[in-house]
Amino acid sequence: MDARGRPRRTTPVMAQEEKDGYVPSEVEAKWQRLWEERGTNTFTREELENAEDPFYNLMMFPYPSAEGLHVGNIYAFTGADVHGRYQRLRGRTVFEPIGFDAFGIHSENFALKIGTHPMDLIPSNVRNFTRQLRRIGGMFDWKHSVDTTDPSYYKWTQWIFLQLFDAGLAERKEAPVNWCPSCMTVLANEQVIGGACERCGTPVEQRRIAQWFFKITQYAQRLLDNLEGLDWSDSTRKAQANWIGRSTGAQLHFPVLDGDGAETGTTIEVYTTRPDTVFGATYMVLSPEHPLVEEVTDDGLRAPVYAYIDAAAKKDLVARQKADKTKTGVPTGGYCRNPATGESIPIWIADYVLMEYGTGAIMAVPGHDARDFEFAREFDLPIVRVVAGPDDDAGTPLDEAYVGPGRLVNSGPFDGTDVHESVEAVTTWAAENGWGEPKVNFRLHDWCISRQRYWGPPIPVVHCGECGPVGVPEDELPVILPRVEDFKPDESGISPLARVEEWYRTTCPQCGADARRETDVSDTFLDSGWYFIRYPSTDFDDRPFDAALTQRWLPVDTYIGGNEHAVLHLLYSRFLTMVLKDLGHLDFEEPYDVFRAHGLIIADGSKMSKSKGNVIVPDPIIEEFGADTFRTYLMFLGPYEEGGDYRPQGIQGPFGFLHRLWDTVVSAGDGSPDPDVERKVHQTIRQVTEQIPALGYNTAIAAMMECLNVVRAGGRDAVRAEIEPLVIMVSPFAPHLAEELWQRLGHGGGVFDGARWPDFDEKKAAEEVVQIAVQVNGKLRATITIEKDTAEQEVVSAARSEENVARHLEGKEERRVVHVPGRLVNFVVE
RNA sequence: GCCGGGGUGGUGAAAUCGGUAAACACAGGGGACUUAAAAUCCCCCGCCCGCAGGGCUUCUGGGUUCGAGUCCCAGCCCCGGCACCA
Repeated sequence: MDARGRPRRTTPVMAQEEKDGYVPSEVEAKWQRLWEERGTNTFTREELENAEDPFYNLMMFPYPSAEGLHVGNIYAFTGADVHGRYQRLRGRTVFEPIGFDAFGIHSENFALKIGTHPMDLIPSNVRNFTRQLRRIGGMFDWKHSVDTTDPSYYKWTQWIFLQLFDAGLAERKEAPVNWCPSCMTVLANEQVIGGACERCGTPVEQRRIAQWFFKITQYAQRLLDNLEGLDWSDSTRKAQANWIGRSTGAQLHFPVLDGDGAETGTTIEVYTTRPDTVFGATYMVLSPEHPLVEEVTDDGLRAPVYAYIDAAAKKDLVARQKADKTKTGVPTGGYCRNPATGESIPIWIADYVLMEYGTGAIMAVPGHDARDFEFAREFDLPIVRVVAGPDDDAGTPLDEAYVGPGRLVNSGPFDGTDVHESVEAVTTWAAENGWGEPKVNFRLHDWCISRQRYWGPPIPVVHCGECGPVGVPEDELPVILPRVEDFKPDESGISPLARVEEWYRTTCPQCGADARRETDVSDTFLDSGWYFIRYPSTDFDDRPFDAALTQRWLPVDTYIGGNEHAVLHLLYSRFLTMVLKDLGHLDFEEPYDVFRAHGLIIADGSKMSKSKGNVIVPDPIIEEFGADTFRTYLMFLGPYEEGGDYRPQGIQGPFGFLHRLWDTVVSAGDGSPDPDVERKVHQTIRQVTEQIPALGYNTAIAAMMECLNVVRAGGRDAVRAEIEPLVIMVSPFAPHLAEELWQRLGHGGGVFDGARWPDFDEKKAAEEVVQIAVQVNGKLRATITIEKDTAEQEVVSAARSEENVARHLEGKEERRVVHVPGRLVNFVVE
């Protein structure tokens, strides 16, 4: 006998015990096989079409790297899968697809590095990912998977390009772009992190190349406005709002002056958020790329001006965009008039002014802008105070830019007015006098989708000498990416496809003349910008998405993914959805009703990533403990939306929990439940039912552990009625184990087909007695156990008669007694 | 600099509305059962003084309150994102 009075596992019964013991690998293999045979997780087209109460559970599809999934990836998918399985147990028809985001520079670079071809590399990576994803027991609909590199998928990616092209939302223009000299490609602004390449960390340079852009800026206001109504993680919405970067201010016109101080007729346009400080604008700065540089530059100063511009153009964006470097610049010798003061002010050129934002020119107000102040100090330009703080007057000298509140000074008719209030007044005044108007500006730039690389969908355009760029007709899609052995990019900045003459030589679809295909491929964010619309419709190869299916399944009910895509992917997919709606292809404009960002798995103090060298491979862990234990452990680590520290030893907790659950269930008998145990079970149902949909997985698991401890307390044997609800509740976390136990409990259908989420009975969950804390002056002096709903008087007198309480009350004057029913009694004494 | 999220035992973490801080686990210690180990079970486990009991404790300092991890003010530190954006 062991300490609980149960027969010990002695050698003679070992063989039999072993047969009934929990062997995760067997259970998991069995149920994965059965799910597949029964089609438990997959839908037919008809099932999708007729689904009742559909729930679209989406997770961010992975990029199939050669290394395989790491623990961080598994964490993301498991958390989303738990959510989907829970919804299914609540009776929803849950569609949970998965796919592969397999195009892109990452794969291409890896293929180059190991000397293979992406077309060979990707299928083997996909096979490995598929194996791993099956192994963790996700409820994935493998019949509706997508692979962005499959022509049957990118045919429709190209179709989407053509929709934008035809609608005038795709535009080819020569533009300064971020050029990564290591990856030898153009990067979107969003892929430049702190001035360096997102992938390889190499400082990015500027180049001017003709590129395709999607005009996402036309949608900036709508993308911003809609954020308001989305049920998304707050941090994600804030990040998007920041990225869109709306600001309000004014556009002001500064007349250029000739050598005699007369207006030339040209004006320099500036954008400012602080038109109220216009009286303090003591000089003007143009960005080096500004079109008026030539016109305003004095003949005598052309040499230094051009030298400065050349240097700026060569400088990479890191050096250029470092805020903390010393300001550089050069005077043009030209002047313009400050329209507020009427004074003539010098025009300078400096690279701290960016051509990409606003008008590419600023009015410099050194008194009240830190950057202008620094520049003015550097070049000895006049600094005028136009805002006085509470302790200042008009003459108080400035030793740094003053950006605080105050009233205007040295500002003509506006002297004495509050700065903030005068923004509007000054703008109105400027408008009345014809030198300005209110203006809204966005930081968001148009989306550059061109990539001078090989591993992506060819942009479906033909360049014709007569007709210009012409879209490839829809019935000629897809434009197949040819297999090219030499796909290494070179310094030319031209796509490798431009070396494949037999591929790019074609005829113009419009006039039939000799023409040339576009040799750039598109950005992977275009592939991933619409995959969720494709999933339900993968049974159709004659349309990108079926209207009826889309109507039934979209928008996505819940999208769970990493916050690293808070800005790019989520913004682009919102944009594409809006465009498709405007073009009449969709009847909704926001793709994801609910978005939740999961946290990060931290190993050795930082996020798990290959570059940090702290990647943990899941396969051996699953081998040793089983997928169910691993899933449960990951979800138990910490709050799902905050992530957690990965500590290998911690897996022992969930491992023991699942084993004890198994033992309890297989030895459970019939009979009526113990009332105390039943109460705990109902309390647990209530708790878990609240916590799972709120992604409080860690506390839901803790509640179940606690419940099992009560069920087994003192070594008692459980009865089935006590333990069945626990089997269902644990099933989103440990689906294989739950299926097996469910079957052993004698149920015919599987948990995910037959079982329904348990209901809790408020009456059965109610406690009859409560513990009341007794405090004297807020300090705990005793705890009393008393029947629930006892009258206040009785509670207080019971509290007062506690020995330890009485001692603290003795000889003191009672001022007040605070009674919080069911919680505490606090005696406030002298 | 700006915008988010944080700071609680040796560790991961709990704590509805302001109401018994540390649930649930890991690690550690002790014990039972074992020839032994594994497994299992029981007990202890924030710090200090201890017989009872008491004092202290949720980054720091103030405040509000009968009562603050939770609310308010000021500051420090960590993580993530953005950043010469006018």
